[in-house]
Amino acid sequence: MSSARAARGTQGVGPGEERTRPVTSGAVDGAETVAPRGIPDATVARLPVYLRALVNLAERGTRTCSSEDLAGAAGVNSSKLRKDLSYLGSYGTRGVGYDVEYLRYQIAREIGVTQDLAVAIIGIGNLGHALANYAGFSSRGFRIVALLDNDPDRLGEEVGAMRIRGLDELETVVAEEGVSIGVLATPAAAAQAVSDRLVAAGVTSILNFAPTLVSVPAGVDVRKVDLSIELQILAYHEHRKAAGDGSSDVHPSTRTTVGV
Amino acid sequence: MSSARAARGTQGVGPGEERTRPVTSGAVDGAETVAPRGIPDATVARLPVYLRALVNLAERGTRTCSSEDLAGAAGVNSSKLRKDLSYLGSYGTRGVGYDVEYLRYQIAREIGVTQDLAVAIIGIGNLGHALANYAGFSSRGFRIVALLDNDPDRLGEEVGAMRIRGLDELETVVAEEGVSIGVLATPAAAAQAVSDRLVAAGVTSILNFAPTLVSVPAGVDVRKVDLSIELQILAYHEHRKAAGDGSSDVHPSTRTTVGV
DNA sequence: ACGATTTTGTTCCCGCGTTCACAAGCTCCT
DNA sequence: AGGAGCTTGTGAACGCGGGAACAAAATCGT
Repeated sequence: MSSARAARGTQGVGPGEERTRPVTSGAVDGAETVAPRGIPDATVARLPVYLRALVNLAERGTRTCSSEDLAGAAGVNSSKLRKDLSYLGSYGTRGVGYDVEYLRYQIAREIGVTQDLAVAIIGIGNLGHALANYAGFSSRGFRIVALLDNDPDRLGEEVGAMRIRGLDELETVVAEEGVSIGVLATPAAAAQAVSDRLVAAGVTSILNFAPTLVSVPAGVDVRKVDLSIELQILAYHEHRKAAGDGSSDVHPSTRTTVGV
Repeated sequence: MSSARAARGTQGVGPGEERTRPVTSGAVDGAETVAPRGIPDATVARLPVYLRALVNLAERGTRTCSSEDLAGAAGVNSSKLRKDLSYLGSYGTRGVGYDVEYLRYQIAREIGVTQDLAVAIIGIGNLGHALANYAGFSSRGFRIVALLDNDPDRLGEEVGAMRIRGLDELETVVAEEGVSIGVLATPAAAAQAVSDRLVAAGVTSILNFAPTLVSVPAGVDVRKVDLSIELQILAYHEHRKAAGDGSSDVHPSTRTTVGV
């Protein structure tokens, strides 16, 4: 939640990130007219999943769905889904279900993807290339406004429809384009320095693909995506499954050489 | 956070850990009585983080570290770190700390990355290319044994030191190389079908980069990495930071056919 | 040898998140 | 109109994970 938390979620399970969530944002809490907006982190991490499921349903022509339907499409418990949605408001109709388009819009508005956010990708290696070309970004409430890299050989290279610019333009780009999310796809050694520059330039959200811990001041959100850590988590369970019996999986090439 | 995991085998859920797990020394574990090695999922998700921090410390020449040191390097609370490590056994020395090399080996052994696991990547688009070239895999207990793709144009293409093979070789490769982890980097539409084939071929762990939910039978683990979902989670917090947002947008033309 | 110091391993408590179960509310049929 | 049948929204129980505090153990100094 996150995960790792994600998945801390996060990941939940996922990559757990430390978050400081003010339960009551306002200093005064005196029966505000608006419902308390303190949405739990675990719920926030699932809202995008619901949103995608709703988009899929809409594309298939579904107009209305029950919590059971949507929960199935999102891979969660229907009770959890209903409670999650209840944090946003009462957007369903008892006895009927949810209007797909209406709920889709409400979730998108709550997440804040109704207007596109500017994203800069720093580090245009293999992963940076993949991220720059990933269509899911532009179609889901984000627009990539800059690709930055430190390698002079990559300067000016065209990726997708964008030209790679030098890392020295970082501050300029952030200011001019109003970048609010920085995506770190640099080597581990460079991540902290780039992160510091992003934060200093005013970026308050960072998605970190570099296999290292980046420290940021309070008020800045960092989410970490780490491929080898995900693999190692799978390896643990794989390891445990194989420990029980030696029959199901015969790996001629891999021998267990564990000894203490 | 990553999405749910299907019910795994009989995970010893006993809250009252009957005994601190004795070090699994050379003595054969009887396998008679349950083997209560139920390490919490949250701890399992952090073990790779500790492992990486230890490797970094070792590379810097550190021989010994306290829980405070390691916790700082891993970005967690020292109390949490100690509790996590206590699930593995008593590998520290009171008044002294942990031997970096020894603890590194113990964690690696617990995760199961002392022997390399065979990994197959399916879907060699932009992301698949990046994953195939990612050095972190081979250096951390995994070896990529196959790159598979359905596009005839990509067949035979060299990526890194490997040749892209056809998707029809999936079953063969899984059997011959003993693939235990499949990495899904296909388009969303193909993910479920490929997943089914992987599972049928005997793969019991899947790392899913496709932006869709894949269903697997019990006993198979799936971890999901979703770039746009991570971005949307950041977007939510970004959205909230810009407090006092007017959110002036009124309901779009999407009619609400039901109710209200 | 023995106490002071340091650091681990563990226990206890608290808060969050998940899930069950049910009341509230909407629609449809008779 | 009124009851039957659904489905949402929510109150409450509960289990898990996190963090502080403490007891156990190992080294160091005298």
